[in-house]
Amino acid sequence: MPPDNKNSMTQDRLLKSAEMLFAQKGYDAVSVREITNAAKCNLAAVNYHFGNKKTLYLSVFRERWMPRAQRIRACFEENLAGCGDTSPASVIQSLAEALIKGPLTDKERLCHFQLMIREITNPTEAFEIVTEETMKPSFEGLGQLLQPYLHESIDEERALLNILSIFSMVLYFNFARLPVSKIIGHAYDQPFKDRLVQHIVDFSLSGLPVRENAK
Amino acid sequence: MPPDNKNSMTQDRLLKSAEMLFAQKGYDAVSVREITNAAKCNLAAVNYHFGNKKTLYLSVFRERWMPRAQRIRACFEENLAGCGDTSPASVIQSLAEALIKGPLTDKERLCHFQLMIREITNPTEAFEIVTEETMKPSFEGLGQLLQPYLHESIDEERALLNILSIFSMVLYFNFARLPVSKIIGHAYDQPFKDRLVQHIVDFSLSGLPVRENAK
DNA sequence: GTCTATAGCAGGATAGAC
DNA sequence: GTCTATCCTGCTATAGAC
Repeated sequence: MPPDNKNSMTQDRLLKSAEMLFAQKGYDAVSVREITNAAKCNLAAVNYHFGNKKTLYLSVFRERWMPRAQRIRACFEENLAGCGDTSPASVIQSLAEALIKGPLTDKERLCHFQLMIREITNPTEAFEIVTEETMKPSFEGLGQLLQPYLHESIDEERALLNILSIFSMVLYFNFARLPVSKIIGHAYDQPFKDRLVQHIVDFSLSGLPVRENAK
Repeated sequence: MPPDNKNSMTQDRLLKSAEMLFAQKGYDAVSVREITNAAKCNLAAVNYHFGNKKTLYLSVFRERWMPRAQRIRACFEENLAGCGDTSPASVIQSLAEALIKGPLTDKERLCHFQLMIREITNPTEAFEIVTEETMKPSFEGLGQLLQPYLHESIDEERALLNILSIFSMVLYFNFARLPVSKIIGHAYDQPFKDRLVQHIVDFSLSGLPVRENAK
């Protein structure tokens, strides 16, 4: 691991290229050659700047994934502040918008959630970053926001299951774009994403839109 | 691709081992050597019986994944028939039970959903099997079952989004066991799975358990 | 810091004995 | 059908010039 006392544009290009490729294809399917070609630098650069491939992968999470998770969180807090209250409707609306429309470009968001899914299915050291430093604190914060509005009979586990359920939808509609597009019959354009946010908010607050007399 | 006119126990062992390993680690992280060791047969067996590694992977979906998807579907239909009606509550209960408690052992179910996630994140030819032959027909069937009970204003896209949302929860709670366990603080034992089914049914029918006066 | 060249190894696939 | 032995390609990682 070298000192970083010089021009490190190469490091940045490597991190960017590595992130995209790891997100798209997964750790094992990406070769160091592929990454250095995409970053327009030499094969040896990965080992010089990061030691080895595994550490490069970890650095992607530390240097690029984490900051983005924080941007999403900040956006959620801004959204919520803009609502003026912390009712479940405001919380969920703010959350869904931060995650689905949010501060990220479409490409960034896809990349972000793909990396997350890959860590869940193939956990490495980065898994701790994803769960302990990001998901767990977020979910506990959400739990505390919603708790006062939930039925008294709802214990902590059930409160968390509710939040996990909302999160599962957001995650799914991000990473499963391909099958979702196939099933609904069109692409993820902007109007669809607006309808998606609305759907997630509605579904989270009321479940299926069942007629009163048919429940 | 050889004729299958002889003893093909080796083929079966290969399919079983390959399935488990592909599910656990993903296509690229598994070597043919690893598979043949697990199947207690020779390295050359994969090429003899399946031609190459890729075809073995596809065969796993055709010979093992598809039949299991059909068993789940059959279980859903039995469950629903046992309910005596096709109300949303019955449909969702039958679906959640078929998917989460269902006809599969725990190991099989984990394997099944892991393979599914892997095809969604790294689509190959098997993706068609998963979407066109399994997900799409199932979701359209569910849409038709629920349609009569939904508000008249709900169009086909919104009906499908509702079903996709239910599915997203089931999928998530299966493949994301690790982070879910971390967050709720205990393992996936039988009583928890019962509570999980109940939660998914409740959430799908009514959304968040919010007090009437706090909505 | 960046490059070329190459060591050293693991992968998929095949040929040919049995 | 199953095995051993082997080919060859592609990988990560390193040594050393610039």
